[in-house]
Amino acid sequence: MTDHAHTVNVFEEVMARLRGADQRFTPARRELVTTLLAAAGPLSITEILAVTEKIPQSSIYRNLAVLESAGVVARIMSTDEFARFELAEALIGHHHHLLCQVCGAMSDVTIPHEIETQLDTTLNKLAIANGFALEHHRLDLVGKCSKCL
Amino acid sequence: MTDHAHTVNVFEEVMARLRGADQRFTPARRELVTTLLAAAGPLSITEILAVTEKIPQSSIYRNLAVLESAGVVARIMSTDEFARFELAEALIGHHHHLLCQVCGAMSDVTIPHEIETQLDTTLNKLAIANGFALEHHRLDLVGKCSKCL
DNA sequence: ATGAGTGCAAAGGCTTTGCATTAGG
DNA sequence: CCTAATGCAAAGCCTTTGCACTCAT
Repeated sequence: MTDHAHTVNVFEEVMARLRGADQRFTPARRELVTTLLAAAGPLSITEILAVTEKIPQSSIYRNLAVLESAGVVARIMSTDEFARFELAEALIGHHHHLLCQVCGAMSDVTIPHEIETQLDTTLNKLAIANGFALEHHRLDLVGKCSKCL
Repeated sequence: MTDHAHTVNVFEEVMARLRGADQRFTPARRELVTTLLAAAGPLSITEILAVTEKIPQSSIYRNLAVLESAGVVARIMSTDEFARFELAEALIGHHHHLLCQVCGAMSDVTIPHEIETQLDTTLNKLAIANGFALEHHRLDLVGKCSKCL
């Protein structure tokens, strides 16, 4: 997620979404978006704090909440207690996660389009059969990352 | 997960696993297993409390922790803050979840074997390509359940 | 008797909120 | 100027832990 051509579009899109939600694109929010954009996967508050040391924790929480309600950021839970944050899929594309059970790190991965498409087809049928209105799916690979092997 | 023939095996397996972990199968633990077995999906502490009203919250937490370390129960996080608990897949089989964004309920579903197999193949390749030791995967369908439509 | 399990209450840790201050439009 | 955003500290909420009591072996 470090492609520069995309980066420009991401920032424009973020600005548009914040405007649409009557919210400003403040320096703190810009730094949060930059941090999430540079990350290899969803970040915990602790990880975000380590990078953006000048922003107080409460501001991080509050701004992430604003960004989330503006559709810029997605908040996800992994296996542990604390939340992780990433840019919304509308901004960085649909993807999945490698979740390390040892260090807790999450990193982004994508699966081949054909598999994704076939999976979607199957899941849609499954949803219909259960009277469920499917909006999206979440697929995580759980195991040990290369650093923890 | 209410098939009686399986129920017997589940209880035997639970007893075996608790014995293996040097833990007793106390009435409270039996009631927790029964509750989880009867559920249509993973339950939150609140939901468990509503069913097993006589067991204090701390005992529920403590017993679920014992059951988890004995490999009987799995603790999972959905989108909200609080944990949910279900019987381990070794006991009730591999499955996925329908996750309602409105009421937060999770219910179990299975996908066709062929799709599951093909998905496993793909994910294994993906894991190898990323130097990741894959242990298992988690697939959730996120949307609105039939009650919340 | 002896250690595991239980139950109540207090403490922990991540997250949210109140309120006075600051800054952007 | 005036509202939104900020920063610090206090409060909330789910969860864990301490400690004395009870029960089964």
